[in-house]
Amino acid sequence: MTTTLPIACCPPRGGGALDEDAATDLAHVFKALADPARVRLLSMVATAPGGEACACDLVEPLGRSQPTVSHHLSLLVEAGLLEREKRGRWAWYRIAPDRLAELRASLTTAPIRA
Amino acid sequence: MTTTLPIACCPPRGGGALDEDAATDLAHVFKALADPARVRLLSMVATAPGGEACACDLVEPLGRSQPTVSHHLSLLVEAGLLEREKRGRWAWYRIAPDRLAELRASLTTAPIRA
DNA sequence: CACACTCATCGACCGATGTCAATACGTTGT
DNA sequence: ACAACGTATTGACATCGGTCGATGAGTGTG
Repeated sequence: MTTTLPIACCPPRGGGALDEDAATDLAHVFKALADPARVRLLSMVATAPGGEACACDLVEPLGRSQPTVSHHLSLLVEAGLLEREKRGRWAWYRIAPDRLAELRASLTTAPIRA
Repeated sequence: MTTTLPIACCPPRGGGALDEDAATDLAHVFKALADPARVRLLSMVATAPGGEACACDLVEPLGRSQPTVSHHLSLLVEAGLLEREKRGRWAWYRIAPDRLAELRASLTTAPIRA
């Protein structure tokens, strides 16, 4: 997804805002962040020492069952916000850096360009 | 909401990520963006001439019924992303500037502070 | 006042989603 | 090979959320 879309900006010609497809892509990523459990998981991984966290260390602090945590982590990976790496029997997660930057860019209101 | 939270950053002491309350607040705003119709509405308002748009001009291009559009606009207002102003029988919407900046800040990976 | 018009709310329907217990899968160690 | 452990998947259930038609509330016009 490279929808560097104009939330507010120089109307990209035709006065056009986003079309349905671009909006659907963006909404899909936002939906991945639309649950407290997932926001906390993302934050926990991001603030973990070394920038990575084992799934086993996320279950207890999140306060949900192991399957539920696994489910949310899968959604974050599928949305491109987290990367999963299996080492032995453990699963390690780290932030997918580019994705957050893309999201941030999509929220840019003033591109400043005079 | 002033949760300038650390998605990825210097662990804010105690290795602490967001607590459930802060995560719930953030997720609430993200949820407002988790639907294609609302993303498009936000985009349409932002790119409208003068920075504001009448509700009557949003129904047809969005391709949903008038009650549905009204519903989505209400959610965006309630999330603090849009501002509503009634003029006569028309309702005008404009972007609430600060909110997008807050959201963008919450996605900041590197706070730079050395 | 009566009517037309714009928008918000209500009620209902139905698919999507968060959650857990149970189970299956893959890896490690004995 | 077998048992133990960490993780993912499945199935079931309750709730949430997007949608529309019908209706109600507020505003301007004749």
